[in-house]
Amino acid sequence: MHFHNLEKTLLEIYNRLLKAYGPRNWWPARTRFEVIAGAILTQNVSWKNASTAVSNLKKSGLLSPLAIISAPHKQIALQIKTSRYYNQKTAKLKNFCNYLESKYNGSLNKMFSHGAETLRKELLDVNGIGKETADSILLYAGRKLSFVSDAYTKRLLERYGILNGLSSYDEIRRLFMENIPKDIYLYNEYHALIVHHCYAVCKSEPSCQTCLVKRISRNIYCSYSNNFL
DNA sequence: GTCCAGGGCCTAC
DNA sequence: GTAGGCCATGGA
Repeated sequence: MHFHNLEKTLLEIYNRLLKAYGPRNWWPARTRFEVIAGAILTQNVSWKNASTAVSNLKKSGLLSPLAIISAPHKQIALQIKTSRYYNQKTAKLKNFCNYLESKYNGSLNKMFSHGAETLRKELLDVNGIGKETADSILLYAGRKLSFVSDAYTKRLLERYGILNGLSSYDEIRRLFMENIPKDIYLYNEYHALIVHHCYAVCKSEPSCQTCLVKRISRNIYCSYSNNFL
């Protein structure tokens, strides 16, 4: 699915976002494990809520694979209450930690020694890690070439008329991976900038056309559709 | 009071 | 392979 000037358009959007907001320097975390825990905890909840949960885990000494495996469900759930769905997320954290311990003896170095696509399949087999979470782990914790897509990305591309019905997660991910340079920094900032634009800047109208049409139209020219959107 | 936030799983068709 | 229900906090 290669479009003629799609690469140009995607890079144009990126450059406009970067110029407007500057580098976002994701992921806001100190360690790789913290990135992974954060990626699970931020599922369908604001980063503010998720971030509080990560801090609580850290404060109570639970921010490590072994601690999460050995701690009782209720103890973890209590610390991550602000992340919403805290019972499910407790299980998800435990699932990942059990996978890491049993398969890699707890070593993230060993885990990340695999190629992106191979490791992606493995992560997707962990109950609680879906596509977006897997890609976030690969990119932001493992610094691997795996583009992170999400609902914001889809909406953004729809406004530009780029999707034309193709809309599954993997289709959108491939769209980027096949049409922009394979560069970790670019992948990192691009996704972060989309989230920042759609959430932080346009949060007053998160699901409306106005947000992504009006506001972007003042900042971003889309050379693909030959229009301001 | 309502709406939504950096999803994913399970089930039914 | 996809639509719908479920999970179940905090801020605007």
